[in-house]
Amino acid sequence: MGEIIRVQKGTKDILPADIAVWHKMEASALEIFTRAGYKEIRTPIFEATELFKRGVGDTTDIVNKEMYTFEKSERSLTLRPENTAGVVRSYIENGMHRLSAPVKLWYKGAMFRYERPQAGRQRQFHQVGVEMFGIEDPSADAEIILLALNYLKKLGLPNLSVELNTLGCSKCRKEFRALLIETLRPHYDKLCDDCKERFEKNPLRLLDCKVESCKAIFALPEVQKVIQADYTCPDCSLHFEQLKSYLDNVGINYTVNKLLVRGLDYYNRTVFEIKSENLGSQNAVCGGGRYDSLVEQLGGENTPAIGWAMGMERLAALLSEEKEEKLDIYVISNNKLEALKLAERLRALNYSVEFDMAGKKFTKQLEKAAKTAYFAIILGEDELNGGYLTLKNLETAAQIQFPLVNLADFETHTYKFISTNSSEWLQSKLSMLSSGFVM
RNA sequence: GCGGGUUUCGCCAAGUGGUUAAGGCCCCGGAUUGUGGUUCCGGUAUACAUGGGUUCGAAUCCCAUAUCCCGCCCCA
Repeated sequence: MGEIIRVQKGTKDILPADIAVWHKMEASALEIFTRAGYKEIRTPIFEATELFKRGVGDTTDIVNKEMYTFEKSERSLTLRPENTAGVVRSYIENGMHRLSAPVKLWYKGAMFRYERPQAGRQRQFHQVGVEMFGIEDPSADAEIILLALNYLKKLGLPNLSVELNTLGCSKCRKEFRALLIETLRPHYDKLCDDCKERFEKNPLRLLDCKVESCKAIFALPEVQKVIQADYTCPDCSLHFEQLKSYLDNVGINYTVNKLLVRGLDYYNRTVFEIKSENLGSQNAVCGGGRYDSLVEQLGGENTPAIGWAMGMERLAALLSEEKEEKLDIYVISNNKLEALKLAERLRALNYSVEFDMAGKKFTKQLEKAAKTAYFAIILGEDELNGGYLTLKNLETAAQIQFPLVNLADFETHTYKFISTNSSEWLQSKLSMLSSGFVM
C-alpha cells in the first residue's frame, strides 16, 4: 500500500453530504439573475498572465504575490485569481459592445490565490458574480446592488449590512491621494511598518490601520480635515448623490464608509461591500464597484461597467445546513436483472431510484431502503411469479400491490405527489384504487 | 511573508512514563431464510501526523518537519 495523497493546502473536497447548500446557491443564482436579465457566461480557468497584470493591476497583492502562474510552450499562463478580467476580455474579444447596452452577465466558478489559508479563505475558492457593461447612469449602480441583496434574500440572508463609498474618477482620486500623502509625510517615521509599506502604494488604506499609534496620527485635526473633506469632482458627487437617492427610494439601508477602499486597481466611483458579523475576520461576503476604464485598458472601446463578486464558501458558512435529499424509490429484490430493468423504467419516468447490487438479504435491503428512500418497491419471488409489484410507504408502513404491466400509467398519474408529501401520495394511490382506477 | 494554537480509527473522543490504547457514531453481519427505522450481540484481521532523540520502558518528555485551525497583511 502506497502512502496516501492528500488534498493540497488551502483546497477542499466538497463532499456529497455538504453539496445541498451548493446546489441551492447555484440554483438561486440562475433564478435571481435570469429574472433581472443577466445571462450566464463561462470563461476559461486560466488566461494569459498579462491579462491580470493589466486588468487587476500590477501593484496589487493579488498580482504581485498571489497568482498561480506557469509557463507552457513559451506562454505565461495564470490560473484566474478573479473573474472580472476574464469576462471583460471575453466581452471585448466577442464584440459584445455591438450588443444593445446594457450587456448583463453573471458567472460562477473556482478562483485561485496563493495565500495563507484562514477562516473564510482558501487557495482554491468559488465566486459567484455579475458584471454589467455600457451604462454610466447610477441606476446601473443601484440595480446591481439590489441584485446582490435580492440574491442574499433568496438564500435567506436578508440582514447583512451594506457599506458604500465613492472613489471618484481618476482625477479627483489623484488629488485626494496627493493631499493625503502630503499631510501624512511629516508623521511618516511614527507610522507602523505596515503603514510605511502602504504609504506610497495605497495611502487610502492607511486610514484603516488598527495600530494605536497610527490611529492617533489619523485623529489629528489636520489629518481629519483632509479625510472628512470632499474632494470628489462635481460629476462624481452627482453620480454618488443620485445613487444614494435611488437606494433611499427603494428602501435599502446602507452606511457610507469613507474608508472603504477596494484592493483592485480598476475601481472608480462607486465601491461597496456587504458584510456579516458571523464570519470571523474575513467578514465580507460581497465586494464590488464600478470600473469604467477597464474595458479600454484591456484594448476595447471606452465602456462604463460595474459588477460584484461573492465568496461562495463564505456564503455557505452563513447558510444553515441543508438536508441530504432522499431517493424517491428503493427497489428491493434478489433478482438483480429484474431490479435493474424496473429501476431503468422508473428512472425514465424521472424518479430517483436505486436497487440492491450487494446481494443483501431481504431485511437488510429494507433497512437500507428505510434509511435512504421515501418508498420501497418490493420485487421478490412472489411478485415476479404473480406479475405485480408491492409499493411500500416507508414513513407509514402502508403498502399496496399493483400489476407490473401498467407501471407507466401508475407513475405518470402520481408523480406530482411524490415530491410534496409522500403520505398524501400514498393516500391518493389508495383512493384511486377504491374509485376503480385501473393500475 | 510574519505570529499563536492543534494533531489518538472514516467521524467524535478518553488516556499526562509500564493499559490487550476506553467509549460513542457511522458502516457491515447475526438474533429475525419476505417486512425496516427501536433493542441486543458481534465484526471493522497492525489508529497514537512523520522522522529523530531521552528512557529498562514513550500516545504521554525533548528536537525537527508536516498538517489543519486562528490572527496580521490582503481579499470574496
